[in-house]
Amino acid sequence: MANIYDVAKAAGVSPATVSRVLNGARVTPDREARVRAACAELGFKPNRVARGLRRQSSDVLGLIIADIENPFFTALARGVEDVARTAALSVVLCNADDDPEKEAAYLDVALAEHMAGVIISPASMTETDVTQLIGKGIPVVAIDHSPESAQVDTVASDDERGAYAATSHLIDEGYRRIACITGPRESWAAVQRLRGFLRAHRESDPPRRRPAVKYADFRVRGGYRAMAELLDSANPPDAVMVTNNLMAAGALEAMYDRELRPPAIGVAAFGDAFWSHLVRPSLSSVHQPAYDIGRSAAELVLKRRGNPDLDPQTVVLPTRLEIRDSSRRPS
Amino acid sequence: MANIYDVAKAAGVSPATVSRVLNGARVTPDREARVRAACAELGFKPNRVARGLRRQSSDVLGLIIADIENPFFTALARGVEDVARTAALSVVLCNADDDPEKEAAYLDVALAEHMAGVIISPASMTETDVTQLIGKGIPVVAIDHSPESAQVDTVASDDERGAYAATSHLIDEGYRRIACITGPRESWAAVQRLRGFLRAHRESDPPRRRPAVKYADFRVRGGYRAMAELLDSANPPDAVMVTNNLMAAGALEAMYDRELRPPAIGVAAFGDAFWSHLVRPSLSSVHQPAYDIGRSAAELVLKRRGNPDLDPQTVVLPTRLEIRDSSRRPS
DNA sequence: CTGTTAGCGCGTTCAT
DNA sequence: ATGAACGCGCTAACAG
Repeated sequence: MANIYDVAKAAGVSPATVSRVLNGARVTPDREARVRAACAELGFKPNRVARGLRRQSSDVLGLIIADIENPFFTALARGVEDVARTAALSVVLCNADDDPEKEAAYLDVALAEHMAGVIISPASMTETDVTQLIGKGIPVVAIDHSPESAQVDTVASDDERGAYAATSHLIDEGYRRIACITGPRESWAAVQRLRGFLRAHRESDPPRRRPAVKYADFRVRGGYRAMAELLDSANPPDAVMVTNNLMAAGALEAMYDRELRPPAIGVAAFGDAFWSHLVRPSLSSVHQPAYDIGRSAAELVLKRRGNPDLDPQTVVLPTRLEIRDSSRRPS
Repeated sequence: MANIYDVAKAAGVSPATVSRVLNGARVTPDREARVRAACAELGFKPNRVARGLRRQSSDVLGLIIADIENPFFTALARGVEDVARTAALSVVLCNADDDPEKEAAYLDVALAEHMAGVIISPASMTETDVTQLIGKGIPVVAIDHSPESAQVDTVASDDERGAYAATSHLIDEGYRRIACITGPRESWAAVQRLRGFLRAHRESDPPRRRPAVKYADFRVRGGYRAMAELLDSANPPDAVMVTNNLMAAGALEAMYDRELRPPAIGVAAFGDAFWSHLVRPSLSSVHQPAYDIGRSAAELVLKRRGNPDLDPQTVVLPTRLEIRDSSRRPS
């Protein structure tokens, strides 16, 4: 492939002038035309690696997510992309798979490639280390919660309140033994949603104590297993609050396998699922603005790219309880 | 961040020796130990951009997909990742969003970064241009079908037969006016599945003619609209074969909105959905080995990386009809 | 406004 | 087995 010297020669100018044309610096119209003609002639495309080496920056935005099969993250990715495009940034997705090791590998890539910014849903509060990125001036935005290694811009949904609302709703419907199936202990989101669940119990009238809690993995299989254990236990729940939509699918499956269906056992889930009103009965859930979270995160990257040492800020987006049939107790 | 000269100085050797240690060339054990110590001491990580510039290659594998919200592609991505990891390659996902322009932008990135390989689900048979990648010796593997611009390794599922099987099954169940909701005309997969649908009609006994065909966009909303139009038409179908799972969700929704439910109107879909046995009645579908398609594609990249000018090969993986309740006509 | 020059950090000759 | 020197392709600094 042609390089910048070939173009310079063909256009009868210096390489610096070609570079200026490429980067929009001021050049005489005449020379500019000759350069552009030569570029087209030779099919020249600037080499991004060389440019990156020289400029110590690139125009790709890294998005490191915990689970590519989780619709929350894919919706979020669309939000990121739509904003990134307005700034001519490409977005590359990296699937860390909830594995701090894989995550570290991708953080290395981001660092080494001097990415324009990194949006990350930390696999772990404690292990995720973004200090090197920060040190290099690469904007980092966290989803849900800033890792402990450094205070960074954060975008989250109001998980605690959402979970509180869903649980209170189950309580209001008259369910008495409400269990919670939540995500990994390392996940901030899982912890927040569990907190909302517990607060709803404490603040109910009369206060309720010691609801059953199962920790799972935010995936379909994990939700299935957790629900199966609950249902097969000595004192099974009469309702369940599941802290994400994939686990909710698994939980429903476990119920179906035992010929149980909501709302005999009440079910409310956290997060959106396009199939929530296809199942019968339809699934009550807490809407979570995944797309907007992505947009906000990308906007924060862009903002910080302009002025590097702004104070880290946190954006919290509201959730909304959507009551459908799986949580309406028949009277 | 420390560079190779800093390490060399700290270890009392030349930068070349450091480079050799990093790349596994033969070095005296004594010197090697000093270099490794210095690396650890300084927290040195080789700069991938500089390395890429010099080596004209990188260790990231690009995966360019048509729609990140489509579970088929996310399952495929996991297959790619699992194989790539065995060769110490990182995988970055790029969402072309069915847009040839975005796709071209990502192909440019892949080219410029000298990616180790590119796996692409072409947005268009005609517009997708991979010749530059090929020219640079970058292995390219296509999903579903090779773009016209160059003959490359291809991995696909046996879509035509899968669609044939699903349609024949509907015919056998006694449905008489079976419609097809398929994807964009530019999509090879959509075309193949439609072909299988049509062949099943031709080869039925007696042969059937002129079944209704709707072209949509492989997304939930598109499936909804297509089904709504079919149902509201003068001569609505009594069954429908939907060529992917997202559109199937939309189609079911359109039916529910009209108080219609399978199997009064039979439904069979192409592709897997973890919610297929959560909906009532459960959804019959053609299993498509998305994960294995990803694995095969990644394996082809690795194979071609070894020996560049192998003849392009095509791998076709079988599909399998899974009959559930949405297509079993009540007698 | 333009051209010359140096260097981003590494891998790789070519000598030794 | 090792080190010195060069160049991958580009852009920033300087001089004109």
